Amino acid sequence: MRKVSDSTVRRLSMYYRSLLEFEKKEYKIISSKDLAKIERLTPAQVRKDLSFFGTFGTRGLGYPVGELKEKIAKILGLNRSWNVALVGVGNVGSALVSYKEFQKQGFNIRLLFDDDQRKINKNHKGILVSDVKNLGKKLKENKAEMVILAVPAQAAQEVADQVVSAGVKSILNFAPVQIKVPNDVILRSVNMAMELEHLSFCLTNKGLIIGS
Amino acid sequence: MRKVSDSTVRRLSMYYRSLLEFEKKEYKIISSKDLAKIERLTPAQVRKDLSFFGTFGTRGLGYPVGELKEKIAKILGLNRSWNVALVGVGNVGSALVSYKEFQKQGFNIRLLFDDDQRKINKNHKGILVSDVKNLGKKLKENKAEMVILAVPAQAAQEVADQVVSAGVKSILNFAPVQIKVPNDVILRSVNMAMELEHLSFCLTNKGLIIGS
DNA sequence: TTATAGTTGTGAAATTGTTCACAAAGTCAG
DNA sequence: CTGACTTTGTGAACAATTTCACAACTATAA
Repeated sequence: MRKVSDSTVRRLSMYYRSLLEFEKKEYKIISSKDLAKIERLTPAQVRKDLSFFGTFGTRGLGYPVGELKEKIAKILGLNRSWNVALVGVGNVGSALVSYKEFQKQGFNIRLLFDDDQRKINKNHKGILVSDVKNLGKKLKENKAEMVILAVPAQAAQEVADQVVSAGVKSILNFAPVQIKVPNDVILRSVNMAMELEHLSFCLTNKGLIIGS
Repeated sequence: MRKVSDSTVRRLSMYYRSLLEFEKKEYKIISSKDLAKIERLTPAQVRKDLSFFGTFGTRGLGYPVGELKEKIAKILGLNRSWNVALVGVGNVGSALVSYKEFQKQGFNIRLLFDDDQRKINKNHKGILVSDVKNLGKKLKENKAEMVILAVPAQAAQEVADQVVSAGVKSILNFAPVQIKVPNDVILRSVNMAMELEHLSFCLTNKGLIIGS
């Protein structure tokens, strides 16, 4: 398999979501054109993306909705459940625990950690909050596969280091800071301020972008 | 000005954050090499990004920290404050209202909307929650410049349409759905499930990526 | 003043990602 | 079965982005 670009993976997620919709509407077959229109892409892009992983369609007809959905689920690793831990039960962390979309896709947040004594050993939305001091031990015991970091910026690197030491190979970071992990650990970051900054950049430089 | 890529804008945000740190540590001068190391980029990339907007450095020396920070702030539109409205005071919306990073960068959330009678006309973290029925009117009255959508997927497009009608030109969407807006409206989306899916993709396909 | 070391700014080259264009393969009506 | 039509899968062309490589410039030490 060739190297797959980040953009391709992101688009696969989009296709997956669209296919769920089409399935709900009882569509049986869908063309790359239809799929492209929804996502505002070109049909060629859709076909190219899918062709990285195999041939799923029928020439002259299109792609079978249910089957393609299953295939993409398998590619994305959504045909199973994942054992997820979350560190930092603050505003963001709390919102993520309740985020329905995660459960739906098989991302089960079963472990919560915080350093605030008022939260530790209490239930939070049905899950016991553990002391972050026991992070490494509990991650191993419970075989956590992914960790979501929702801690303040200044704590992020330290917590990440502990997560890495515990052998967890993937981290989703919500702290607005660049953290460092070894090459074999997958790290993705969501920085919400950065997104607003992008808006403010576009508003500020409107017209300049295209103009000479 | 040539077309600036999304990646460049994202990196400018990163540079800005790094520069704040360097300023705090009282660095006066910084080289593209230093900046690159922090962000795990190449020095050439840093210089190229900056050169889109002018020449900020001194050959043989580097970039003046404070001055470069100010210049980037201006480019990103962070040298002013923005009037932001948020629709959907649920888990995610609530977290965003409390998100300190936004205030710091001048993104002031001053208007909240919801459709839940139990929330309407109540204070939420110091801000009155308005009925989403009055969305358009209030956005205009208060000259909102950006709107954050933190509503359920099925409501997102309808709310977005109202926002567009009210003349707001930029939207940050947190609903896990692709929404459509006219070309002159800037839309960015944050899909948290998509990020976890990316992790699960990488874990699932580990080894396959590089292997033939 | 001159030599040395360091760093920017930027065309050119290399790489990566997207779109085009069309053969191959299928559908479907008659 | 045939012919008109549709859509996939993919190599090749094209476009965008990143990296390279080096001239131009600055600081500093002798």
